[in-house]
Amino acid sequence: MSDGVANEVLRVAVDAPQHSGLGGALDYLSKRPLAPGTLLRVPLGKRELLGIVWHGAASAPPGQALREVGEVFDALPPLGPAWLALVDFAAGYYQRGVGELALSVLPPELRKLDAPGLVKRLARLVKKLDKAAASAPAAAPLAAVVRPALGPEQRVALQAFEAALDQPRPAPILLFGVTGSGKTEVYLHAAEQVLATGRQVLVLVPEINLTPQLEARFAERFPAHRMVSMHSGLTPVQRLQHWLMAHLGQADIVLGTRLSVFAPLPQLGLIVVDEEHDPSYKQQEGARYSARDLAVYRAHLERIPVILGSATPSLETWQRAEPSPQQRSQRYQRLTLAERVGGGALPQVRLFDMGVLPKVAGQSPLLAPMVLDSLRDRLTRGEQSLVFLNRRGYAPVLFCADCGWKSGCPHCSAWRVFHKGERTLRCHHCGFTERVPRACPDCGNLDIAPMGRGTEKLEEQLAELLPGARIARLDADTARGKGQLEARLAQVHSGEVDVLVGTQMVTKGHDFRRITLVVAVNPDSALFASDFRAPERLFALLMQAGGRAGRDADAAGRSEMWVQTWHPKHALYAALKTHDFAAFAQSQLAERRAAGLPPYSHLALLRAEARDPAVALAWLNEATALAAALPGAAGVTLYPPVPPAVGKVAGVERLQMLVEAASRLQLQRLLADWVPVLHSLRGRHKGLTRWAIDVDPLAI
DNA sequence: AGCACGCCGACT
DNA sequence: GTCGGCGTGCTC
Repeated sequence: MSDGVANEVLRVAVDAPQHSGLGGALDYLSKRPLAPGTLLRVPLGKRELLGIVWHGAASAPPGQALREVGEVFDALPPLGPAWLALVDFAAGYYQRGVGELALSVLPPELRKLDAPGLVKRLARLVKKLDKAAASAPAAAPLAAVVRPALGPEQRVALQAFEAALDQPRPAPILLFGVTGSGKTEVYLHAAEQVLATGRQVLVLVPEINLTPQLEARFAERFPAHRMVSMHSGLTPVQRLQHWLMAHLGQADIVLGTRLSVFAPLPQLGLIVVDEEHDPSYKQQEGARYSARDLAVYRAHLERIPVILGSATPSLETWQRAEPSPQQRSQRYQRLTLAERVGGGALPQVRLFDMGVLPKVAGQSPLLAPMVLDSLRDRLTRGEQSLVFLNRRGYAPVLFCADCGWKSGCPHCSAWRVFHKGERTLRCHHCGFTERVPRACPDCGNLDIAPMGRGTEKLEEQLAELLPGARIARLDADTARGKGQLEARLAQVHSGEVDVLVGTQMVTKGHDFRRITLVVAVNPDSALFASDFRAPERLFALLMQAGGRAGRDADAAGRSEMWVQTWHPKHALYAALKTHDFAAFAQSQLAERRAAGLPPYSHLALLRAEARDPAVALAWLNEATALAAALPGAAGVTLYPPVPPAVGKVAGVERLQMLVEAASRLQLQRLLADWVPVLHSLRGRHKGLTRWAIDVDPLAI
């Protein structure tokens, strides 16, 4: 067979960069037919790359001499048709090359292996699995697993899920449940049903930090099933092993961050997207995909249910779950969990109007007297408090009152933040750090002062205001080292901390039992941010922060959340006070509809970067002219280029332009014609560092 | 993106 | 003399 004639033409996806004009799969010759999804090595120029046999017809210009494929990784079953279809869709939708995307979601270690190497790895994996199976105690009897009884709402949700399982094409399910309402318990029961039929379950979580908790819950519930995690914190070899286990059907449960939406799962039966509103699901570089949206698409492809869980769903998801006569095919089924497990109540939300406080030396006090009293109450009762301020460092900027100098970053259009503890000025965008000057660098004035406050100062002032209290701070600065985050959280859990101060990091997912007070020190800035999604994020953040309090039913009655605000009448806070997400969503959606923003329109962002802003501008202007000439331009609006919130980062000027269409299809049509033209522009604009297209951008 | 080829300046 | 600077061009 080896001396046969290579006459089979194969399409192979390889990581040939898109701008090389080789965006699609490439054609090769093979002596034998190979199934789509087969991994192999192929020559490209002088290199040999990992490739995947793709589906579809040959694309090379006729008459082109085709090269022959190299080693075929026969030991590995081919990736399934649904996986190929998912990658095809994602590449098209987010305007990237199939090969580039396909290869970027495989474990990097795979590229380094040759066929015998892979065989060796597989043999080692099988040995390891056999050993684990032999040493494990005979599958724990199911009776030994504690399964808490479901509440009435959870039972209804589960019944709806079971009905969905019987559908030929189940609609996506929005599990809308307040914090502490037992969404996880519903995931577990749903997973149990699916696992019982021998199928696999994929669970997506927004962040690495949140995997251990959910992992523990699943491991405890399913001792007889094999679970693997997938996230960037794994070592390369672990990542390969877990990927192989998923692909070989050896792992029953895969739990991971956004990347795992591309895990090959031959027997996939259910996808769960926890905290579906979380912005972390959107990849922010390379192929800028939304793992949540792809999870929905994947479930549709595989005709399986997907559960999107959140206490504060994204407005896109919420809107699709609203009863409406139109767009039946897109509708989600909404299941609501309005009650907390164990009868716990949500904290009472109290707004404090900071406007009534007199200013001292031009500054408002950090904490309102009533808020301070609440903190002292908790201290005397031995309960814990969480104080949150979304700004790290000591002060966001240093200022000279004499000459007006401010601590700007020389490389970015941003201030350098004053970090008192380390005596530095540090730029949070490019990392540029200098020792704090003892005098104003412009005029020599010794009296340079911090303006505004961050968590570091908050911690310092709380220590003064609450003598004897044990205060801990949790933000990107204190959680930097390995294990630091875990160590601090453990301190809180064990009761060694009375007041936990931090950025939004403290609001996510951690199940603090003894917290009965949450304080949002200064959340107003998001109310008036230019980003149209800022209110949605703020609402989610505050709901989530409030959800940290009163998880212990005994203390739930006296748990409260204080919001210090200069705008106590704002509609967002009114909805927050009554924990009324539905009302908030309704008013936001009305605004979005009036303004023609998503989900009532579809957006893409074209970004350009150059050291000279004029270069980026010229490039975007030419891009605009090219788009206007395309047939797909009708009905699509191209807005003039503008700088993003932080225009210059690390010496590179950034500019972006918004592309808006009434329908997804219109937007996709234009992009499909436009992006190849943009690639062909390369070289014509000297000094353009890079450009990128972001479909469905999170922020504009 | 790699990795070539290609044509000009200071070094063992 | 050649080692190496990075401009430009190609890869099914």
